[in-house]
Amino acid sequence: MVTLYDVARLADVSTATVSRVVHGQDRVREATRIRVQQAIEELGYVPDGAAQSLSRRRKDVIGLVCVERPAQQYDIENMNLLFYDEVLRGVEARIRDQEWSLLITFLQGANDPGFPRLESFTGKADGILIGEGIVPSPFIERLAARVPVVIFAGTPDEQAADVVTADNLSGSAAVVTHLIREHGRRRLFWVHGPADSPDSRERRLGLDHVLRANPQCQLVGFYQGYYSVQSGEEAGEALLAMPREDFPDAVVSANDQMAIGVLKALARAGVRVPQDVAVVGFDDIFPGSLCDPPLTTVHQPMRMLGERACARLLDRIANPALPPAVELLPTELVLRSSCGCPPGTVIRQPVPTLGVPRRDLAATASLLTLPPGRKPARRRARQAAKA
Amino acid sequence: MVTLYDVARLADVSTATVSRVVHGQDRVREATRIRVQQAIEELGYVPDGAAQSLSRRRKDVIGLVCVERPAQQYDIENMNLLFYDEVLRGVEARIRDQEWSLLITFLQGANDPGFPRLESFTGKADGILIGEGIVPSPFIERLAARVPVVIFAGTPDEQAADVVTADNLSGSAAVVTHLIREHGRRRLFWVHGPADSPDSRERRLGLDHVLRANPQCQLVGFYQGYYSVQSGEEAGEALLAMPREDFPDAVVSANDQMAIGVLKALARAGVRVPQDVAVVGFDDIFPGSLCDPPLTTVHQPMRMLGERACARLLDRIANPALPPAVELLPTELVLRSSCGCPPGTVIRQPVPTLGVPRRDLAATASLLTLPPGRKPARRRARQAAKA
DNA sequence: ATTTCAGTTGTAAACGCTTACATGTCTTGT
DNA sequence: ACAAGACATGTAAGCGTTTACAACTGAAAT
Repeated sequence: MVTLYDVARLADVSTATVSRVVHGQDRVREATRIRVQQAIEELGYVPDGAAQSLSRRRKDVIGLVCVERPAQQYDIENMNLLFYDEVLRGVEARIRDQEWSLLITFLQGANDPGFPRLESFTGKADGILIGEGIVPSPFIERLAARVPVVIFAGTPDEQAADVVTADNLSGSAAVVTHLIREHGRRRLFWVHGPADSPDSRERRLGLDHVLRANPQCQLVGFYQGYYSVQSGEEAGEALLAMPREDFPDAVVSANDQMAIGVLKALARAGVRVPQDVAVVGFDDIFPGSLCDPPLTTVHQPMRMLGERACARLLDRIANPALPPAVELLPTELVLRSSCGCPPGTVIRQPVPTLGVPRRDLAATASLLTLPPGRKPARRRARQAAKA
Repeated sequence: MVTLYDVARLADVSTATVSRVVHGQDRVREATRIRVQQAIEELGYVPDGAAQSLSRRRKDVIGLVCVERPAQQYDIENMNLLFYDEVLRGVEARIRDQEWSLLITFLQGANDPGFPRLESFTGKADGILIGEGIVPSPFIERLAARVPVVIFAGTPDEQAADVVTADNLSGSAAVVTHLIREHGRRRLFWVHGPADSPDSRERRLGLDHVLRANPQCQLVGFYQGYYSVQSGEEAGEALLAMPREDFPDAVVSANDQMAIGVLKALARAGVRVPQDVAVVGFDDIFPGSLCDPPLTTVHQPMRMLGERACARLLDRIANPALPPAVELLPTELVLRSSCGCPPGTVIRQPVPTLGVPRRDLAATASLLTLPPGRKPARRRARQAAKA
């Protein structure tokens, strides 16, 4: 390994001078600079990152923690993949011009044996970005005690760390309102994500909010999936098994993958979308624009999520005293034809922020409780219909 | 920041002892161990990664270099995204159980101003993984002089570094053979990727190989795109503009995205696939299974690419003396219906390795040369038809 | 009582870099 | 000719770990 000392010896200067040349900040006589530069070139010297980090008290590394939901099967369309990939890109875009780098680690779902691993992760970065609300709050606090932490796509009521998240509630409310107002849908079926997904919870809250404002409408059933296409198909089966009189005229899914699954199941059963039943998703992943009919959805600014979360983390690193804050990113309604809009429709509409005070929402908590564990879908659908 | 010294002081031992407790290797008396552990817990001590890296002469970091092709537009379906995401996952899977982490950097296409950035990147990892053959060879050599380098998805004839790549040639040959043998196609249209893509080149070589073995068949035209859906649509337009008598009965695309674009263009023009013309892609990205008709393609084991490349890098780090080698990963033929197979077909077939000696292929070089730059497609299609 | 040795713990020198401070060398003004 | 800066460079002390080696302890063997 070539070190600063080797260069210094060859150029016949001190290590301090070499360091100065490398960083080009302090003044060095032109002749010296050239001599050193030549030595560097000749030896192929590159500063050692670890030593630099140790010496400056700064690693110039931000850590990204992704949680990988256990894939039931080889499941390329798994939520996380698409989601984190976009976030990753946003983060990258934010640090591109700086000299920071990006360190990544994956956690295996909720009860990960790797939480300790996260601890040591804090020793390798100047700050960390954590996705979803899967890492339990007390643990986040432990981490946050060591390095700045920013949560992305978590619940907006985290306390120990900054949170950057899409305005899921408003987005969800917007698409449901569209279904009711523009297409006269009345009987809604909800497809929930994993129980521990704060995003799914928020989206459900949006739906409920609209429902309360439209007493003529009702929730006729729901199903809890795990964000994959496959579980969307299961939701579709569950829906198809409902008695005729309970049948919904619109399905609202907590994400696009499950909406696509529902579409598949309905197509197999010969149910027409959107004539017989409308289907809408959430996130705006690419395949949604390809399916038949093209999926109406809510665009979640995933890339921007990464960008903003990273920006905030950088701020926080620069100024650790800043009080933690929550940043809600606006969503967009993406109208295609699965909601009932005419074939060929492609309209994007900004979603206005719903100024719903959080306590108001808390009041609806009873409505939101999902049965623990996964029971047979049909029963649950019935239960919900009764409520 | 809590250091080893703080813990040592609190537990009233030396730093050496604390270090020993932290790593649990050397023997420490039980009583001491507990005392130290308590101090660690109390102070919330986490070892500093930079200091550790410096002291052991090992960072336990592998670096992943992705090149981001300039997106002509916001282009979520861009090749790189899907591709690198899968590779990333493979790499991650490989180092999951070790205590290594993953450092990522993106380069902006070919003539990146960031090659120097790559230099400093070598100072931050124990070894690096570089995608595609975009970083010029001499530069790779410079990097490889400092840290072990493994190229993934590059040309199989790199010399300075290990290469792990899919057997593009055999895969391409397999799908073309299928088109000819099973569906009687004779008149092929080729959609090339970016000029600097070694993968695209290899795939073209596979096509040519089959063509030479089947004199009754010919290449009636080609188009050079840049791996995106959009450029696939352009290829489709170019194809549609061809004179009737030159019209192909099959389109072979260097990747799935462009094949999807072709599908879109053909659908708009009312050309039936596969009746009027078959279309096949390469890579087996998820959206391909969703489109209409579902896309026949060649599965590139992207995840495994990452896994194997990483495994090899780890080997190389452990044993730098190893001579560089090339590892070709097998592909799979994925038969759906865009090739002419009946609707609903989903068959995966392993692709046998073509034992074509490389010098043989080199002989066909003239056939392969694409006009430099991007000329109007129609002209190029004509030129190719003449040849 | 002395030696021996295994088990435990401490000492201190790296690791490769940055940077405050000291020192040395030129101008330039007197 | 000399003092005063300005500029250029060198010295050496960190940064937080790891680890070879030394030193100590106490029990078993003599």
